[in-house]
Order: sequence, then structure tokens, then C-alpha cells
Amino acid sequence: MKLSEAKKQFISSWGAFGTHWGINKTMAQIHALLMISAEPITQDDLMYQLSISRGNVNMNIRDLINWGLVDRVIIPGERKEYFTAEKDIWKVATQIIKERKKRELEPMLKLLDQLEDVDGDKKDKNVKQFVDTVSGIKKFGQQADKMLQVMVKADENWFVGSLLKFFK
Amino acid sequence: MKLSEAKKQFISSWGAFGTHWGINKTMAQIHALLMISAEPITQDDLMYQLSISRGNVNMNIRDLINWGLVDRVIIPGERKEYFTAEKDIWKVATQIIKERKKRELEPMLKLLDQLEDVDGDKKDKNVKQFVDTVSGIKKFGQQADKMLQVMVKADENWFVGSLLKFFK
DNA sequence: ACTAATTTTCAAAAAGTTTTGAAAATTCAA
DNA sequence: TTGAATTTTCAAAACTTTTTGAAAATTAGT
Repeated sequence: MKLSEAKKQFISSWGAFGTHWGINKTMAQIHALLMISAEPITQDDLMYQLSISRGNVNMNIRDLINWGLVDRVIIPGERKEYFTAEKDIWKVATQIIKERKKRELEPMLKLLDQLEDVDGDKKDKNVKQFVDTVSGIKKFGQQADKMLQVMVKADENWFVGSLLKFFK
Repeated sequence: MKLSEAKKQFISSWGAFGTHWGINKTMAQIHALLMISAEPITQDDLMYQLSISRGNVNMNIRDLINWGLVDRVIIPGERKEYFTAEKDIWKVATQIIKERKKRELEPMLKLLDQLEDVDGDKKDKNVKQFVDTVSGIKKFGQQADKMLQVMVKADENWFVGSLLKFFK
């Protein structure tokens, strides 16, 4: 397969993949293109290569920067801004885990904490089922939270490093 | 907080949470309601309790059954169908992992395999960056695939069971 | 076999999300 | 400063997804 065709396929699949995970197609595609580009590229490049509008590029790039997945690059002597993406997929993954943990998991755990001490007789099967389900999810979430925390720090942690090798 | 209010909050947050993960709000809410219900419930109950149409309930219940998260229950002497959800959150999680692995991760790995052997000179930095990125993602994905496989089988696996306790 | 209860389907409507593009704001070099 | 290049904003348009509801299909009791 030719490079240009392979690139197109990769970008399009990465976009489709993203939409299954609550990420908008364009954002995933911009990310994909930046990950396979050897050099930083401009908004105009992105517009042209993905056939999308300037505003669209701008908004999605902004989001990608907020997610910590893309960086602005200043090229001396150039007026335009360039963009580049982290290419080490392990770093990409830990960055996404870190953000989703903060944005979604932690607030959910906070809420479950409150819901857990609902009023009423614990003998009432309705109360019991609610509390059991909520605390089950809470415990699971806390466990996941700790486990992800360890993964995110794995770079600095010899033990988990070797543990992960075990799973290969 | 009263049970009825706590239920409402849980259902609404679970719905919002779902939408961040590519799951439609209603499906997540039906799932939430079934998880906190002590007894199986009917389509009419779901319609009434969530204020949604019959068709909507029907389609989303069908999907939940396909995901293996909800079961039809026949109650002897009753004409209507009842529904119930798996309440052990660990089983819920492994079921979701199993399905997403099959539906998303495996097809993606298959595609990356094909893209990896793009034509062209590996000295060309554009070819090189593409291949490096694609194979990096592929390796990561394979590792994740194996690790998830182990987690899904953890019930049957004393080692990972104790490993997970370690992270508590 | 009939019929009433129940479930399923699916085209159209509603709701939600993304994209556009032109105007406003900002930046930078002269 | 000025003004051309560039980036940002955001209301409106386009597109996508979800929801509705009524008609069709199915089911089960008599």
C-alpha cells in the first residue's frame, strides 16, 4: 500500500475509533495526522489535508492542547504557528488516563460518596439494593483509580514496569 | 438524602457519564435504573420512571441485552416481560471489556497490521514516522489486549486476583 | 381460530453536536 | 503607529443521533 493511502486509512479509522469513545471525529483525525507527521504542521496544512474549515481546526487543536496531547511549536523566522503531537503512545495513553481520571472518575466517586448515605431503613430491600450497587461501584472505582494512578507513574516505577512486561 | 432523590441523581449522572464514553444517555440510564432495582421491571415501568417512549425503551433494552448487561426474565403467570441487570460491578466491567475488545480493539489491531507494511523507503522520514507510530500503537494495543484478556479471566485466576488486591 | 395484550419496527420529528465562514481580535514586522 | 498576516470567536447551517408514536407483528389465553 502506498504511504498516502495508508495515511488516509489510518486517519479515517482513528477518527471512527474515537467516535466510539466519546471523542469527536475531527479531533481524533487531527491527532492522528499529527502523530504520523515527521514535522510540525500549520493550521493551513490541517485544513487542506483533512478538508475542514479554519474554525474547526482551531477549536479542535485548542481542545487537543487542553488534553495535553498536542503542543504549539514556534519555528524561528516563521510567522505561522506550528503544531506537533506526542508520538510515544505510552505517554499518550497515560496522559489520556490522567485527564479522564480527573475529569470523570474523580467527580463520579465524589458523587457516589454522597449517594451512599441515603436515608432509610437498610432492611428495606430497595434501600439495600441501591446502597449495595452504589458502594459496589464506588469500591470498584476507587480500585481502578489507584490502579490507574500506579500505571500513570509507571515510568518512575521499576516494579510496575516489570509487571507489565509479565503480561506480554 | 431521600432514596427517590438519590435514585434520580444516580440515574442522571450515570447517563451523563455514559455519554462521555460513547454510550447513549438513555441506554446508560436504563442500565442504571435496572442496577439499583431490587426486582426485575417491565418496559412500562422503564417508560414511566424515565419518561421515555416505548420504542426508545425497546431499542435500548435490545442493545443492553446484546451487550450482555441485561436479561429478559419470565415471571410465571405474568404476561409481560421483565428485565433485570447484572449487579456485580466486576462482572459488568469484564463484560464491557470483553465486548469492546472484540468490537473495537481487535479490528483496530487487524488494520494496523496491514498499514504497517506500507511501501517505500524506510529511510524516508515520512515513511519512518508513519511506520514507527503505527507499530508503536500496534504493540501497545497488543499489550493492552493481553492484559485485558487476563483481567477478564481473573475470576478463574488466583494470581491476578491477588495481584489486584495488591493495588487496593 | 379469534382477539386482546404486548412487543417490535421504522419513518418522521426532535434534539444534540459539529462545522462553517466571515467578522473581530491579536500579533508582529517595518 | 500602521497594516498585513494570522488566529480566534461564535451565530447560523449542516449533519448526526436519538426519540417518538402509531402501525405491524407477535404472543398467549380462551
